[in-house]
Amino acid sequence: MPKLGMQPIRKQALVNATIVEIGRVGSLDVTVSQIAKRAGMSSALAHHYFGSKEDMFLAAMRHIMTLYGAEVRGALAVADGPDARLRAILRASFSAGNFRREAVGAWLNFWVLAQSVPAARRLLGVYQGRLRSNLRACLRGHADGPAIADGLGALIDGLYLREVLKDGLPDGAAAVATAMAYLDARLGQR
Amino acid sequence: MPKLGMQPIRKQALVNATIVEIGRVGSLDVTVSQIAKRAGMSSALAHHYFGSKEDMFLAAMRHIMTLYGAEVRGALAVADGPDARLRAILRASFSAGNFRREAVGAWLNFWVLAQSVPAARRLLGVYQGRLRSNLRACLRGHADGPAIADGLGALIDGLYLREVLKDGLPDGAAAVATAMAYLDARLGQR
DNA sequence: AAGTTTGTTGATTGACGAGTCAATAAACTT
DNA sequence: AAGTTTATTGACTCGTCAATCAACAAACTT
Repeated sequence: MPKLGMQPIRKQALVNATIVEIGRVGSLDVTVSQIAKRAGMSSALAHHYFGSKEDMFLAAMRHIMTLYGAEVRGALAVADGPDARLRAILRASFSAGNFRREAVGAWLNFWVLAQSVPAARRLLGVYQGRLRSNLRACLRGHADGPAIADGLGALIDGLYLREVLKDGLPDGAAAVATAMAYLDARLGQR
Repeated sequence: MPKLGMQPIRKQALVNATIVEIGRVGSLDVTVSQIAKRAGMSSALAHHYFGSKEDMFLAAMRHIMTLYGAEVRGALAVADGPDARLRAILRASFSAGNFRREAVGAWLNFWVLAQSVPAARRLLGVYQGRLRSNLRACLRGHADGPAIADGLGALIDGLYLREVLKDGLPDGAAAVATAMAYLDARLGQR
């Protein structure tokens, strides 16, 4: 009963399942069978569409980054002026979609993956570079622009990291507030 | 030719080897054999002294945290006044001993471990709690003390995180500078 | 109708690795 | 000297899992 054109559907299902399972287990020690099962298919089929487990991880990572990138771009499109743009990036970074448990857990694990898998490292480099240049662009007017941007980037990562271990629901609003406080302090001085 | 009293020596060697191997491989997917080999013994002996691989990880984590704690305490002992104490904590956090590749890589991986292993989570909770209360104590005079402390904690974690992916040598001085800039900005504002 | 492409899975392979065990030996104890 | 504790390892067990394969089926092509 094979419907044709399954490929993209299956792949998408696998990517979602990968993220969910990594978030659930809390590590990359997730079997292909687990992922496939959650995606409603056999492990053999998972291997059929993605060549290897690593490919699945990378596809999942790309997916998370794509969503995040789209959200940032959307927020930037309606923001006027460097200050508003800065705040738009922050709000997008901690939005409900990006700052949810699973996604944050996946980020942390992908960070680890990037230590040993060059393709993952490259991918993370692309993301970091984009965020960095976005932030710098917004802070171009400021003398300490680059330094402020670097600090903000690290702070965002740190807030993600802390989210993972906290128990209780994610609180994006609090994270945004912390980042904003940083920004206000550094922009306000002078 | 068994010398007696090997236990503490072997254990220490295993702890060190664990940290080095995790840093080298960049993940917790390190075999007991690899660790044992680096520590100059058989894997069976490693299992003899530590019951399981997980025990080894936890011992390694405790070791790192102990070193860090000692360094912070040492720096605090000679610091006078809340401001100096704050800066002492920062300097200790990014000192050559704590901010080296292996240690930072181990931190990242233990963070992941803490997601699934309760004992690791507890341990990390203890460390975070101590840092938090240290920072808050230094900032007691300030109205936004707790908020500033939380932001600083997240920033420190974020700087660690970023260190992992950067290529090139660790630059503790730059990290301290970034954290100091945050502090100066938030303390300077009214 | 015959052939090709796409979808799908149960069963199997092959490797790897945590943990155990039996055996050996040196050092202390009585 | 006999017995006990501590150190040490090679060999083995047992489970797990990524990846492959053979086989079947539905849908398009000619």
